[in-house]
Amino acid sequence: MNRSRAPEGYDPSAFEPFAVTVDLAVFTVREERLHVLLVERGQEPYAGTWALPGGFVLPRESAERAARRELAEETGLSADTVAGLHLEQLRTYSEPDRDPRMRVVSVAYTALVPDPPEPRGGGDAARARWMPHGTLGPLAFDHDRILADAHDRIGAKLEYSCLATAFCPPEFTIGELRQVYETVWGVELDRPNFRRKVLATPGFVRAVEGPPRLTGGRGKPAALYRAGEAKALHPPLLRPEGRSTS
Amino acid sequence: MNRSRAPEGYDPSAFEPFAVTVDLAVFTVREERLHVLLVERGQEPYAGTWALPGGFVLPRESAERAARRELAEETGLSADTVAGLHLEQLRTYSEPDRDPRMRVVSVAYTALVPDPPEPRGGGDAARARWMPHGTLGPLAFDHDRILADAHDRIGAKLEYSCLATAFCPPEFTIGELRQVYETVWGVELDRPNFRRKVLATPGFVRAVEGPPRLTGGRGKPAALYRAGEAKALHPPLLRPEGRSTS
DNA sequence: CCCTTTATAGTCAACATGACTCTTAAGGAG
DNA sequence: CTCCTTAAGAGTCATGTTGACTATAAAGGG
Repeated sequence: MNRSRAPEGYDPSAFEPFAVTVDLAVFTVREERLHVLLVERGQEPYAGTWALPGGFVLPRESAERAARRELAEETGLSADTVAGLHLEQLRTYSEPDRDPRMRVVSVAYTALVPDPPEPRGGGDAARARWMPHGTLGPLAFDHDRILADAHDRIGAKLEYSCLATAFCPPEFTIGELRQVYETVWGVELDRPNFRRKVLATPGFVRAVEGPPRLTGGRGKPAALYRAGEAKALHPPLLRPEGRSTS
Repeated sequence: MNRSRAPEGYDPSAFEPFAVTVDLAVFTVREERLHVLLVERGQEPYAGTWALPGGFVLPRESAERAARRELAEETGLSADTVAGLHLEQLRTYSEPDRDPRMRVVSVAYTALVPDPPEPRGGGDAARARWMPHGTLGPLAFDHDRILADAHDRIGAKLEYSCLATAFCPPEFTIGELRQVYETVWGVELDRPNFRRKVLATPGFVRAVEGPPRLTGGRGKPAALYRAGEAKALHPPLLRPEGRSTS
C-alpha cells in the first residue's frame, strides 16, 4: 500500500469499497441576500435535516458530470441551462466518519446561478428550496463546513476573477454587479469607485448598444452591460478589510 | 440515483466499487530551478514511465493523512518533518478512464519542501528522484495535467499568500525568497522593489537578531529572516505580466 | 587593487484607490 | 405640476503602491 499505484496482484475486492458522491453548494443572489439551494432529507441519518443537494457518482461518469446531472435534477433546470452555469470543483471531503453508514468520499462543487429559478419540487427531489445563507440551523453531515468553504472560496474569487458576472442575467447593470459583491462580501461599496474600477478593467464588462434604459426600480435608468471575455482581474478588486481565509 | 445521499435499502455492493488514491505534486527549489519529486513505475501500466508519487487511501484514513503517509514513505523524511510541511489539497481527478485497470478517483495534493532532501531510494520506493520541472517526457496516467494544475496553483498562490516561505529553510535571506518567486514564476524581479514590498507587508517576514551575515556566496552578506505569522498578502504581490489561469 | 556580485538605501513618475461632491433622470407623494 | 427621494454617472483630490532607476556598501576572485 504504497508507492505503486497498484501492487502486483492487486485485487480490488481486497479493499473496502469507497462510495464516491458529489455535494453541491449552489448560490444565488436574491433580494440583496445570498441564498443557497438546500434539500430536506427524507431518510436517516439526519432525516428532516437540511442538506446540500448531491448524490452518487455513477460508475461511468466523472464527478463533474455527476454534479451537473444532480444540479439539473434538483433545480429542474434544462440540461442546456445547466451546461452554461458556472460550476467549479471546490475540494474533496474524505474524513472516514463523515457519513455514519459507510465510507463516503465526497467531491464538493460550487455553482453560481444568475436568476433564482424556483426549484421544481417536482420530479423526485424531496424538497428543494433557496434558503438565505446563514439562517438555518446545522446542516446534515459536514455540510456546514462545505458551505463555509464554498462561501470563502467565492468571496476570494470575486477579488481576482470576473466570476461575479456568473451571478447576473445576460444583461445587467453596474449596480446589479455591485450588489453581487456587496451581498457575497457583506459590505457596502462606494458606487462611483466601483463603477470606475469595473469600467477600467478591460474585458470585465461590455456595454450593450441601444436604449441605455432599465425597467423596474426608481432612480436614473442605468446602462446595460454583458459579461466580457476576460476571466481574471488585473489588478484585483480587493475587499475593503480584505481577509482571505484561503 | 439522485437527491438522497443513499436511497433506502441502498446496498453498497450494488455499486461498482471506486478505488480512492492520492497523488502528490511535491515541489522544491534547487539550484535556481523548480524541481518535482517523481517515481519510476515498476509495473504495468506505464511500467518504466515516471509518475507522481502516490498510493491508495486506506479504509480508515482521510485523504490528507494518506498524502502525508505517502510523502513520508517516498521521501524518507521523518513523520515530524512531514507533519510540518506545507501540504494542500489541489483537486480531485475522476475521469472514468484515467486508470485503464479500474475506476480510480484520485485526490491530488501539492506539497512544498524547503531544502532538497535526497529521497532515500530505500524502503520500497521503486526509484524516487527530484527532476527539474518540465524536462521530462509525458508522465504516467493524467499526471502531466495534475502537475500543470499544481504549478498553476502555486504560482497563483504566491501572489496573494505568504506561501513562498514554505520553500525556504527556517532562516533565509530576502534574496532566497526572491529566488522562489523568480523560479516558480519564471521571471526576473527587481531586487530593490521586491525587498521593499516584502518588508512593507506586515507579518510576511521577521528579522533575525544577531550577526546579519550569511555564509557562502559572493557579494555583500545579507540579513536573515524567518517566516512571519501572516498567511495572506494585502495587497498582493502580482506577477509582472500576471495571468491567472485559475 | 580592481572588478564582479549581491544587498540595501533612495528617488521619481505613473497608476490605482478611497473619500467625496455634483449633476442627471427617473418614480412617488402631495 | 412640484418637491423629494433614489440611484446612475461624471469628476476631484489626496494618498498609497508600483515600476524603473541610481547610488552606496560589503563581500570574493584574480
